[in-house]
Amino acid sequence: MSKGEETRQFIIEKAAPIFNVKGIAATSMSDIMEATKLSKGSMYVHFENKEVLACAAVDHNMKVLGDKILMTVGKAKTAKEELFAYIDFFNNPLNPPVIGGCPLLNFGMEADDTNPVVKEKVNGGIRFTQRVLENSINKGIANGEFKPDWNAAEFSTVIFAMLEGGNLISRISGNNDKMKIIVKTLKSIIEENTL
Amino acid sequence: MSKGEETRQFIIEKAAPIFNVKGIAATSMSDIMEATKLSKGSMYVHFENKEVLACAAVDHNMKVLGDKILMTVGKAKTAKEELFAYIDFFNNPLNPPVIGGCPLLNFGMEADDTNPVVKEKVNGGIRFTQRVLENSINKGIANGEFKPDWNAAEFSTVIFAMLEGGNLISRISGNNDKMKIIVKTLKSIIEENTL
Amino acid sequence: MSKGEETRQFIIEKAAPIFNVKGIAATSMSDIMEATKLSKGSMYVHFENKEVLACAAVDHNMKVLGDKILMTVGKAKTAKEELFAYIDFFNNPLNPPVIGGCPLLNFGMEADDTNPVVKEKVNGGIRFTQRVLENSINKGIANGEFKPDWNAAEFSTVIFAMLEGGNLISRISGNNDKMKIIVKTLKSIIEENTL
Amino acid sequence: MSKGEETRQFIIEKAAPIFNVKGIAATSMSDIMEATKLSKGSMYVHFENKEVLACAAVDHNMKVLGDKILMTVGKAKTAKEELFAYIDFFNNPLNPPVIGGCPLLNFGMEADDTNPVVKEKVNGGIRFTQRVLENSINKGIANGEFKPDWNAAEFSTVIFAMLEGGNLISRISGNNDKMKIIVKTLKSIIEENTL
DNA sequence: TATGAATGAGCCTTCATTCAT
DNA sequence: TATGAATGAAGGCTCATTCAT
Repeated sequence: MSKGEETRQFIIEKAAPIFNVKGIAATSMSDIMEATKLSKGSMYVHFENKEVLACAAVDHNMKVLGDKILMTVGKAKTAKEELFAYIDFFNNPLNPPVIGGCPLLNFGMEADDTNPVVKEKVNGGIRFTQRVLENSINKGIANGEFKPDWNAAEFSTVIFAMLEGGNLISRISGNNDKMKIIVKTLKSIIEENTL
Repeated sequence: MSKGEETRQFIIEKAAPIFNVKGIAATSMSDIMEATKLSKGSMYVHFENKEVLACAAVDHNMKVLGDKILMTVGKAKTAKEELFAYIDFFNNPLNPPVIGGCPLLNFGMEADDTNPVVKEKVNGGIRFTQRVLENSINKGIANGEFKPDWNAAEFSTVIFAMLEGGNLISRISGNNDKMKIIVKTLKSIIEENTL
Repeated sequence: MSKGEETRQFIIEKAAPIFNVKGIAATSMSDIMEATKLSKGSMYVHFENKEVLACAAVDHNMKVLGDKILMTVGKAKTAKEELFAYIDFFNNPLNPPVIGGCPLLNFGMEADDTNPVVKEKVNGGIRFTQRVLENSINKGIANGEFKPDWNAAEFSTVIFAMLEGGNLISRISGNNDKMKIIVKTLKSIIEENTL
Repeated sequence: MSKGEETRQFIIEKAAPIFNVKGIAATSMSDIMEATKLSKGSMYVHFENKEVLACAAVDHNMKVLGDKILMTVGKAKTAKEELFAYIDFFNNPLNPPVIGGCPLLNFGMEADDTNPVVKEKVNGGIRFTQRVLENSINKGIANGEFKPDWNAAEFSTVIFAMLEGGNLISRISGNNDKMKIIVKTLKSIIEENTL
């Protein structure tokens, strides 16, 4: 990795959590400057403008999240364990796997009406996540863990939606009680579909 | 209502959708000026500063949403109809009941890490919404529509979370397919608990 | 004149000579700030952006020049005196009637390849100036001062071009010798066409 | 020519038309970088700073112009043909012999009040050009082509000034009509002084 | 109450320039 | 010689806010 590429990566890593916490609009280039201890001009050596940097930060946050999901799910042995691992992974939004909380929710809600580029990135992230779940369910159906008529596409949507909704409630209420209900509910549905 | 109060209300009504669409940080006082055709000074006659106006806009958006929910649910005759009405009310996030989409999601995600005042307002909105659902379920249990052992508190959380999650998916993907799955799933759970 | 209009005019008057001396590109909003002792924000209350202010400054410089020309020419009694007055008016480019020298030359040369709006303004100024000369010649022909077959359109172009060219030489060489030659030449052509 | 000298020359050739078109102030080192496809550092290996590069560009533009003039005039056989060749050379400012138009006019007007170094360079260019004309006239007088009492110094100034003035008019108006008048006028004066 | 002129801090960005490699 | 990363001052401009009228 060249010096330039290294610095670029360094900036992204410092910037990503800031964007995820404050939002794109509320994050200034000066915030990034301060976090990186680099000069203002230096930011523009590596990123054409704030929008490009913000996009890189969005990508980074989603990649970190995606990698952690894959790693977590990857450790599971059975399909059911995979689903449980995924659900437990999002278990505690007050201490989230990515600083600032789920970037899909954060950037999605900021970008939906105003930033088509970021919106499309988030769209990719959502589809990826649901595909992970769908794969686990289909795998469980194929290997006889789950009922064969379980609708993988539909339930992956249900898991994703409920966890994101629970995310919202927990982060806003400042406690995890509702998230526990959601986790319990999802797990019981999974049990119902387990043979 | 005095002239001043009238103007204040007028500003709020013009400002609310702008804040809900663009977010608080990305909305400038000039945006509101333009929308109201009022002078810059006039804004500060009625609102101490941007934060106060933003809070009023958050309140307004949530009140509009709450009123529409109550009106929609109020038209239903049975408890089940109430739940169905609520679900159908959030049926199409691409053409949402409030311009800019669900303010709980929008302001919640912007404020969770940065704005305790707005965060607490959203918290109130979330609790209100879930209480509406809980009331319907409890009413249905009381009048024999629903199974007596149905957990109202838990299922109201499930409905709310799934609809908000579906909201995210639909608005970002730009189509409603996943929302339809969620609606179907929720209604089938309700049917299962209907006597 | 409203307070705002007054300030706007004040800014233009302070800005005009700066733009004419330094050129549009080399003049910064800070330069104007300093000259007016106004705040940076104040400039943008009265002018949308630098381009708009620059255009107003171009207009102002040309208007000042045009008014002085008309006043000077207006004092003359005969057509010949008018032409002589015009020529003498541009007599000394080292101490020009407008600070920074002829704005037609200054802004024309800066704008010709890069700024169509200013270019068109300068075009208007050039046409105006030549029309003044043409009118004087035609008046002299009509009243029998000048030979009837003198081509007014052509000679007004010749006067204008030679004076602008002389302007260039004088300002760059830092002395007026060549301008004197031009003045002498022009006057002798006029004499030749005087009856 | 060493590698270094070669690169230096290459940069000058790419930079010269840019400076002549946009002006010195409005041309950035990045513009030159882009045009040469060289690195930013490379510019500073060959030129101490922007001012030095700009000066080299001014010199280059004037040299190209001067060489073309000499070549054009050199092809003529008689003194009158030389003068005519010179005039025709500047015939069409809309398609000028040097990209961006006459550098004497361009840089002269930008530098007169702000850049003594460039101003002096332009001064040299103006004197050179007039000397070329003066030489032709004197040659014609000496060989009996022109009237012996024709004032070479004065008429060379007249030609130069009128052509530069015509240059301004043509480039700003976007058409050549006025330049034709000037060419016609100059040639008829020459004819009048031809024996 | 309403206006809009005025402010200055702060925004994103570009600039000319330096320097280690 | 050539590179391109790094710098910080300065660029144009927007911001939230104040205040005299």
